Amino acid sequence: MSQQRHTETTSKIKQTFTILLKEKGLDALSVSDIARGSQINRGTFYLHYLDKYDLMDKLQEELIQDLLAILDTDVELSEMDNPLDIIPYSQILKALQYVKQEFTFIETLVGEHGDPKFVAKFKAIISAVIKEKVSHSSNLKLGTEHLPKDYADEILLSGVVSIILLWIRKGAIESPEQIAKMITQTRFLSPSEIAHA
Amino acid sequence: MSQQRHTETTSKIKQTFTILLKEKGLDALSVSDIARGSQINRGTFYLHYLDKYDLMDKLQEELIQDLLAILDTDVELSEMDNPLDIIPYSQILKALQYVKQEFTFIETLVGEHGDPKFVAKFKAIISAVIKEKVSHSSNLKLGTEHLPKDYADEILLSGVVSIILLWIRKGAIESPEQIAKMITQTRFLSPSEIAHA
DNA sequence: TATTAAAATCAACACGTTGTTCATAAAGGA
DNA sequence: TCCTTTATGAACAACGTGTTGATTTTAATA
Repeated sequence: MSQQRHTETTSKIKQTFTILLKEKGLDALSVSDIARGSQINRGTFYLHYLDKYDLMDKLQEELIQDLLAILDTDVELSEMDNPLDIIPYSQILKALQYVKQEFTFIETLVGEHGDPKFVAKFKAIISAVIKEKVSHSSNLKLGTEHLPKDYADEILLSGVVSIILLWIRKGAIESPEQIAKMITQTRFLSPSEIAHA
Repeated sequence: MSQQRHTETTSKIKQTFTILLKEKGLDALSVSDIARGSQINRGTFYLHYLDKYDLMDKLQEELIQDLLAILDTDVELSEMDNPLDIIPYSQILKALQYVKQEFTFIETLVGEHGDPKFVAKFKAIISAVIKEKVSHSSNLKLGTEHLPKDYADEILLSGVVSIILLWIRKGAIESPEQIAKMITQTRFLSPSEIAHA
């Protein structure tokens, strides 16, 4: 069927694109490269996408929508979740499992020749999940000083996201369960405690 | 003097490049754009740089070398420094003051159309400073689990770096002193404590 | 002031990529 | 079989690239 043929062409394009993106980055890669690598006519590419940026956008949008669908479901807390924690274990776990499922492309997006805009979107999604849970109380007294809310939010967020990004960049060696547990438990340790083991 | 003329040309190039980088990013910007914006002949650009990537490299290298010079000096701890802390207040302060001094270009490098490779280099420099101070003891017992050293290091690092990056991206409104103090003091709070003020 | 070397200009070059168009061919469902 | 969708192939003008060679400008210095 034509739908089948269509799918085959676009998935070949995605595959070639991922390889080229990983080895050269988006700037250095041309539509001609994609066409050559996919063994399709260059015109065929333009039948599906406006240009290489449009292709990148559409592939990322797939991931973003999937992640949103996974994380936006209102969770009734499962038995694993600690209601005091800022981020539900079960939701993080599901997100990590999805990352593993789409690993080839996500690893590339997060890697050296990847796209910081995707990382930013990913951060924003995690941020939304966290913010739902964080008490809406304003600033935190810090000795005689204030820790402004925007900085407090950023620190929280980066603690979670940096673990996930390191996991991906190392090749997702650990299981999603291990990482989810690590994230949950780390919430109760200060950097000073982490450093001076 | 000819040295003067040379400096004027390259600094005009840097200025135009910074503007274009901020508004389009490195991919979308051409050597022709730079030449037009700087009101120089395109050939003149190639008298100084191999291509736009070479220009980017050289501008970044300046910053990196300056930062290394600032941070590599072996500090005898100043009276402000707490010898127990993982990162010396006085060193961080000097780095932040330099960032403020070179703010226009650094803000661009760290911004939406900036270069993730620069952020990575910046992280690596901060990482080196931190690692000197962190106890070389291995893993940390975390309940019944271990927190692997690579993840512990990454969490420490991202806590510091994310504050600095947020500061830059917001336009460096706060003083370097405020940020340095924030970084130093935050080391003793867990994410959980930060969240539930 | 005249000389000289460095720095900048200008035009031209071949080349690759871009996005578009048009005519044609292949595929496969109705 | 017919018909629509999908893919092909060739050609197009436009633009950016990096390089060349001839020329002019600049400013230091002899």
